[in-house]
Amino acid sequence: MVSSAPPPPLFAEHGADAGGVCETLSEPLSRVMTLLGKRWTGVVWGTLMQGPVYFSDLRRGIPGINDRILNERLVELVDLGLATRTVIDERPIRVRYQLTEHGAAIRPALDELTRWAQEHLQQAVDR
Amino acid sequence: MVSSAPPPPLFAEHGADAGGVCETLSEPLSRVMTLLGKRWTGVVWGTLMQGPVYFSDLRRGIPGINDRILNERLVELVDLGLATRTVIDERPIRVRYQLTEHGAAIRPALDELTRWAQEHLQQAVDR
DNA sequence: AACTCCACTTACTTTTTCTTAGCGGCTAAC
DNA sequence: GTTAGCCGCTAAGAAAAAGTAAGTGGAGTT
Repeated sequence: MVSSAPPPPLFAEHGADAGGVCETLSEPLSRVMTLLGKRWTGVVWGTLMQGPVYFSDLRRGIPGINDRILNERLVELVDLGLATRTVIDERPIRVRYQLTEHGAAIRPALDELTRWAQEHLQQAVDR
Repeated sequence: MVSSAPPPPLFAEHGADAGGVCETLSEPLSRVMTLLGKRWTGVVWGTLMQGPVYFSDLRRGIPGINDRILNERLVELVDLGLATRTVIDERPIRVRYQLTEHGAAIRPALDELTRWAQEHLQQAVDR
């Protein structure tokens, strides 16, 4: 079933301060943007969408990232409850990262972002 | 009409190197993430969705941002062809920023991000 | 014995962002 | 008529974030 819930407002509904010339972004959108506004967060998140992966696989699957930042971003996602971290006690030891239900639910947004990029980003840059 | 185009793949289709343990994000998604991965880009972009606005209005409508970065992000959006910059020759002088068709087309993605944040981010953080 | 792998961690450099101040040219308030 | 403010920036320096390189330890591989 294709959802047809009404699109949520992008901007904050304001009360007595109405009449301002520029609306402020809604709280929720503002918070996601702050999240995605950190370098690599979106790429790591998107890469985790393919299912559970090990740290070293992520490192290889994300060209340009380095250990320190990858680890930092993973800790942040885990702290937000968007991913889980599982230590696999084999030799050599491995750590598996996996999105939670909350983290995985971002997929429709990633789909839309991908669609947009395909249709509009290339043109914008190649222009 | 509600589009029902098939969702684009999140990951790169790979050729001979198949069998890798971790897929790389698709080029388009990777590029948007690099864009949004700069602090404030998403917030400025989202704020521009409400229509043409002046520089000073943007500054007031985006709590926490400062002149220098706001200007930097606007220049970037203009350079990418996602927004236009128009000098209004009144006193005091004003500059109007406005999304292009390419820039405005991001809306469905912002809607999905907002929806996700409403349903999953609050819980994740308040947990 | 020397080397690799794994998931980090530490120490250091470079880049990005933030803060503060100021520009010129105009208007509005006291 | 001096002071203060608004406008869209910009320069300079401080702070924060990200990038780089090397190291950890224990076990496996050559």
